[in-house]
Amino acid sequence: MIKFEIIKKSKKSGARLGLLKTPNGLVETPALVPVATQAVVKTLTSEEAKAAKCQILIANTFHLHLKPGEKIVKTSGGLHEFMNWSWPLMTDSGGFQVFSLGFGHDLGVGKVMGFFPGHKGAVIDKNAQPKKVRITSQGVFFKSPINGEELFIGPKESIKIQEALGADIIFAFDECTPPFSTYEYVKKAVKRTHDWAKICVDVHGNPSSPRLRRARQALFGIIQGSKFEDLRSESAKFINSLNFDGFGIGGDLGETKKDMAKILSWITPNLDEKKPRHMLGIGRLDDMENIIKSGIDLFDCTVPTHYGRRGIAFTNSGELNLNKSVFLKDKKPLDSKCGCSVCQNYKRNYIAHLVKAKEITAMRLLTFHNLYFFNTFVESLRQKIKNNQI
RNA sequence: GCGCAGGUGGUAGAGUGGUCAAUUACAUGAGACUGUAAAUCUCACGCCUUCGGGCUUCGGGGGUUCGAAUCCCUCCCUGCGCA
Repeated sequence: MIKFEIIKKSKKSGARLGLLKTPNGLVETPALVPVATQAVVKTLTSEEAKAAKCQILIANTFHLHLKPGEKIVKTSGGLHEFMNWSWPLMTDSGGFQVFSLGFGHDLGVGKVMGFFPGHKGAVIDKNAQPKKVRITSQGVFFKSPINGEELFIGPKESIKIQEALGADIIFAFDECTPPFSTYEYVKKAVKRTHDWAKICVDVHGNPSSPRLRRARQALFGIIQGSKFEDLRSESAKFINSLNFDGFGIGGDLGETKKDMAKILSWITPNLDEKKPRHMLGIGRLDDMENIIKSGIDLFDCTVPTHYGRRGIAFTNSGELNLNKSVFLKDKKPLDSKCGCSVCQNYKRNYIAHLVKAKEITAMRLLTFHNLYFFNTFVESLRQKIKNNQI
């Protein structure tokens, strides 16, 4: 079972310094949870992910259910053994795929709306359904992106799959609500998410009378409600009332960073402060301090790995796009202040060459550096909490 | 020297009388990406623009035609073959 200990609470903000104990080791929080959708941090080995200071990874229920299937993982000794990662692991429930393969795919948008002038007219109203996904009160009918085959995942299915996968922390099955949703749509979706949350708790076991599975795997409930104050706070209260071990905060978060902070302020006061809070899918460098100040302990984000594969390096002096020809003549390391092995051993000119030559190693070096850089950045934020700076 | 084939925008390479400022690819430049159907996608790419359009281009020069990258003449250059 996990244990979450809060070491220090900031006096300046809602930030918390914590220690999350899992059956597979400790996580110092706040912490970034790098994304390993298919049981791998794309391009890296598990040892490399560890060397890049990753403390905990998050894999995906939907993707692993399709390939290779949870039975293979289970008979291989579970996710940790399967991927040779003997540290903490989470699995996401598949709830994000309800959105990303549904309305996200239809509209060509992510869950962070920002400003999409081209989609200004898009409205997802009460009875809307995505084209390739059918959402019902029981669960969701997906079409496999691999072969088009229909598959059903509801709360029970998601939990069963996650139990077979065997991560330390699993998430309740939810519906990630898309941007452009009307209040009516979100209200309906939140109701579904809440009904499913109850089923997830029932299926996985209650901590007060834990089933064996629950004793090993913590279950986090997910709060939805989009940008609507009453729905967010209602969702927080409801999820808090169920016997979860921690919380996930999901869905879209308005249009600006201010919106995000405001939305978090509607949620966190309603949550048991002893339990860890995970912000789902948020973690750009300029988001981290804000969400940590809002009382977030864990957050996962694809940006360091995804952008790395696109040729982008994050540095103390901003982003570098190694696709640009200027870097072919640049003999500096990616970041002269970075202590990672890539910055110790390689220069921008070489990495830019590998990027332009489409060599796999380019993606490996950038992924490694970005993860190390992000993890070091979070480390510095933990230090700031310690030093009463935030 | 003769014969044949060619010379098109940064490169490769389409186009063979009007719909061509010229298909396409690559290169180049800009932008996007936040619980990963993502080593992807979008845009620009002769010059100028009050974004309506205007101007100069397809080896050089000349010609035919209402109109030429496309046809004719000539010159220059490249490749292959024969001397």
